[in-house]
Amino acid sequence: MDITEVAKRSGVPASTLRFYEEKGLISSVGRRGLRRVFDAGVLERLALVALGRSAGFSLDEIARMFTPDGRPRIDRRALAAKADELERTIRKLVAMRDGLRHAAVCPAPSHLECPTFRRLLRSAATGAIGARDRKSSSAPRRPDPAPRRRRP
Amino acid sequence: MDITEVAKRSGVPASTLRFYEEKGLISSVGRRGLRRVFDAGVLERLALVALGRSAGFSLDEIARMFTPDGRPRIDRRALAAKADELERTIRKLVAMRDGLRHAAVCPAPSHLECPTFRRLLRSAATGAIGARDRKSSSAPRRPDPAPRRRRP
DNA sequence: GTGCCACTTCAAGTCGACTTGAAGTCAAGG
DNA sequence: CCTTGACTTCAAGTCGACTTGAAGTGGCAC
Repeated sequence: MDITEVAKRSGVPASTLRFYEEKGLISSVGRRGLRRVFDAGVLERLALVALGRSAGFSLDEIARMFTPDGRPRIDRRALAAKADELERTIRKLVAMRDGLRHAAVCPAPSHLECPTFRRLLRSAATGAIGARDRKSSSAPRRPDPAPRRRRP
Repeated sequence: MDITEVAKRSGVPASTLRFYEEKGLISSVGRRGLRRVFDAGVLERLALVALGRSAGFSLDEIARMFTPDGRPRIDRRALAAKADELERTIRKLVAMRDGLRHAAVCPAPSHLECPTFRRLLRSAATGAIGARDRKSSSAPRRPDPAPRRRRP
């Protein structure tokens, strides 16, 4: 398979595949001229990478989850730790979701007068909730190098 | 209050307060010489900002949640929409957490042979879970301009 | 054989939320 | 009055995960 084929099959842009190779996350089986040649294994590997990303591991962490010979070396303790981390995140998000839902229907004239809202406000202020990140996970995976015209 | 006082009371670094003022998220009541002077209201304002951040709004979105005269203008539909977004995120994280917990104790010789793990893998590959973000929300709020010696 | 264009490399750019560094200002204590 | 050092501004740097652009190479259809 050439890089475009892998891109199509995996949904990962070619530029990202090169980037991942550079990072040691995937590797090609060789070259035909300059061009990379991949075998089917890269697809499973990419799935593993996607899984790791979904779980919140960084690319560097994921890279460390493969043995030098390319087989997955999965550390159960790391998984459990990440699960616990997710657990904590989930709790916060649930509190936040409930707070938002309430605020969205709360009849108080100003949100500042609503006890629920004020409670939420306090927990945010004390950092009990914790700031989340920009790229909300609802952002759908970008399909591929989308053709973008530049402005004239 | 001067900026250091606000920083201490709110836990938000002075540099961030300046940044927030520049972005229009907060404002000072005036200056004494060059120095900003804040009134107590800024603390509630900062709490509101923290709350918005916790809920996953961007700073720009938060800025739009205040009327030009500085009162909160809270859009119930935006709140409900964000709650729904959180809902979706939560679902994904729960699936991920359960998958990780299972993988952490799964007796299968290789994770690739574990049905649960493979199911997780497939959903990550199809984007059903979605990549999360770097700064895991477990990162504790940084205390303040920590005195850092530079290396010699 | 040859031209095209899909591939290649490498450097630089992007995005958001800040932080950091250098250089300047000035309120307050001595 | 003079020093001090906490404040100020403004530009640039950081971080992670990529993307983009320019310039170069070479596989393959013709």
